[in-house]
Amino acid sequence: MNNTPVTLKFLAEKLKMSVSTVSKALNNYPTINEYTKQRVQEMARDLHFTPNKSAINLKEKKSHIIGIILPNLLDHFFTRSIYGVEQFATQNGYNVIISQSHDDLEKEIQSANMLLRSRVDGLIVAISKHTQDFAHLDQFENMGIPVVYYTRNPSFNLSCHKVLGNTFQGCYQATKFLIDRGHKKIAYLGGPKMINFTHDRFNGYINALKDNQVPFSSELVAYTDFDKENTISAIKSLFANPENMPTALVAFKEPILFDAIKYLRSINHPNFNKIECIGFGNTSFISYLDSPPIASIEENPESVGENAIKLLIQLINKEIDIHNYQKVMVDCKVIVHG
Amino acid sequence: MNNTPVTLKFLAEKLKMSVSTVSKALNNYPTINEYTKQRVQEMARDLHFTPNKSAINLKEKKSHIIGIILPNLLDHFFTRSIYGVEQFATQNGYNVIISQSHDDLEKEIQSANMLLRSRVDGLIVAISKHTQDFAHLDQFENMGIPVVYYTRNPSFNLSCHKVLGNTFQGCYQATKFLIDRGHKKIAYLGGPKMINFTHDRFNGYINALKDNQVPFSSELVAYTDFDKENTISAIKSLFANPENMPTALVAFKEPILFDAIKYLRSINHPNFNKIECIGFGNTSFISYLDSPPIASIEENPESVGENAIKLLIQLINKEIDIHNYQKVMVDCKVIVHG
DNA sequence: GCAATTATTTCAAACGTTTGAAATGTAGTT
DNA sequence: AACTACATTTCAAACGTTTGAAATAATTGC
Repeated sequence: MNNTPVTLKFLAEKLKMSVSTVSKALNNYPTINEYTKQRVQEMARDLHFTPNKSAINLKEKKSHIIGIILPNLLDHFFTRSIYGVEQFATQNGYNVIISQSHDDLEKEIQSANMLLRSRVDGLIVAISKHTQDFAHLDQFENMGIPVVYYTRNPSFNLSCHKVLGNTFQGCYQATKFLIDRGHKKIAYLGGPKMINFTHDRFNGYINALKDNQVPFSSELVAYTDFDKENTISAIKSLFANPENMPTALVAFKEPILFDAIKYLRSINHPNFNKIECIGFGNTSFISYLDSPPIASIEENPESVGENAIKLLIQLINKEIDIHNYQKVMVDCKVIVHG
Repeated sequence: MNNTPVTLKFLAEKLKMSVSTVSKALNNYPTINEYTKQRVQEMARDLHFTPNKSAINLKEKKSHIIGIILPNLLDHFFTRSIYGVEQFATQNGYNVIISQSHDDLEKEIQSANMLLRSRVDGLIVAISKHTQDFAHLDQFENMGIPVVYYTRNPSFNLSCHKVLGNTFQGCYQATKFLIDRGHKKIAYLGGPKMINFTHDRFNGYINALKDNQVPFSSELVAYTDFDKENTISAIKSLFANPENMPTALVAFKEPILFDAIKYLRSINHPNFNKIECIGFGNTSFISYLDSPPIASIEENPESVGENAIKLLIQLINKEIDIHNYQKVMVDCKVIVHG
């Protein structure tokens, strides 16, 4: 129950020296006498002096806070990406405030305003599904605070910094992987067409086919959103033609893939154990499935996060000009299970 | 590209009035003339004035930040609990800084020190597996900053505020649920004995048996940690005696249960589809399993988080004395699937 | 028309740091 | 002894806000 908070002034009084000497001693200024430094540091330790960040922030015009806005924390992609951000942020003396938009534009705007008031030194953001207008995010750049968009980003907007998973390359690799295992009939189960990288993934698939002389068949392509019913009807259409039966499947995202596998299993599809599946995600849960996918497309979220924070810190330090818009792509990797 | 930041002083100069008038106008002081208020607020809006939180914090001796330390964000229990915290914190004007310890004591200490420097107004913490010494957390209370321990907590330490899942009640209900479905041979697969609530859960199990006149058999109890091999050997021991074959299973946590189910399925256990399972967790993933558990013990993490933040805010506001240690229990609920 | 109110605005200090400039102290040189 | 040259410490302003007290302006009553 220290009633008087332990401040520099308090230490100074105890030690009968000036506040600035104490400050400089603690910050290891070369002009301060060694013995003085020792005395100060010892006293600071004994009295559990903890510098007041608000005061420092005010003086330095820096909050040492990085804001992150993302849709939610239930998707392991995002929580894993946070890990990458946190690591590097902490190393560089930044704290991280995470704010979930729950894919709600109104909440995203609130989060943005809150982080603006907190005078974050930089912002990393994965926009909500419904973000069309960027005024709430543009505020930051207008105040000179750099913003890095990651994963989800305004595809039409070129004037922003982006760090993205290389979803084209991931889907290409996955398709190539299946081709190399001898598959000729590879189905593609795509995601919602509104999501900006849906198209990139499809291109990865189709380019892999083309580059390896595997004929493309539009019967083997279907789209779904995250709704189970939709996924099932998409799957039905993929496996509709007995003349053109897929032996492998590339899926937009693992939960969708799991629904697909489950359905195929439930109908006792004749070739079920010949079908090899692969999807974006690499969920830790895979080991609990009875019929796991043969491989996963690992999106390396930690690396996406790390690239985002690295870019952001360069922008904060003005090593890169805030208007010299950067685009970083993080490659995916096919992980074979079992 | 505003070179001069928009501060109260800046507004004051523009409006040719004093800084304090501007401040009071923005804070809607009754002594300020209505017309003046209008002018100030308009100007503030037009120039996108955003109050500097560091300055306010310094003045008010409050950071408006709540710190959370938890083991990791990959466990949905924790991410869901954050949701509960965030909601109520935001409503009360607090930001939340989340820090992961990754179950590493060293990281936990670092996080604690970082949050202390940030002068959080309160701390919510789920301690790491290895936390025995609490010096780094006691610092907060010594500075008058309230700490609420949640979920994971120092069981031997009575002198702290706690919010816990009522894990006894949850396990009791689950066992009761299985008894009500006619089971007489209910196996119990417990978790690591070091974890403080392992014992409570076992007690819930055993009390439910006793209260319903179901005989207890020590053959039907085994323990495992989160290691798959251990789980399998535990399961083997539970199903070892043909004379005493379980028809139902209560498991400490869902991932453990999933391993168990998978194993039983893989060995084609004769009674496999008669065995009814239930575990703590209620993972959204359950729908993807081919042989899902019949029910889950929902721990209501959002509610745990909400209770923690509510208690913390009462402590911050001194509605409850910091030394009047509180213990809040949050009930579990059995959720039947399908 | 002047004091007495009341309404409104401004002053000034404070919150806890940092930091360049100024002041003081201590040797070393001549 | 006087001077220079360092070494070390202190001064004082600043960061952007809040807030009680003091000052000023406007209104009322007589």
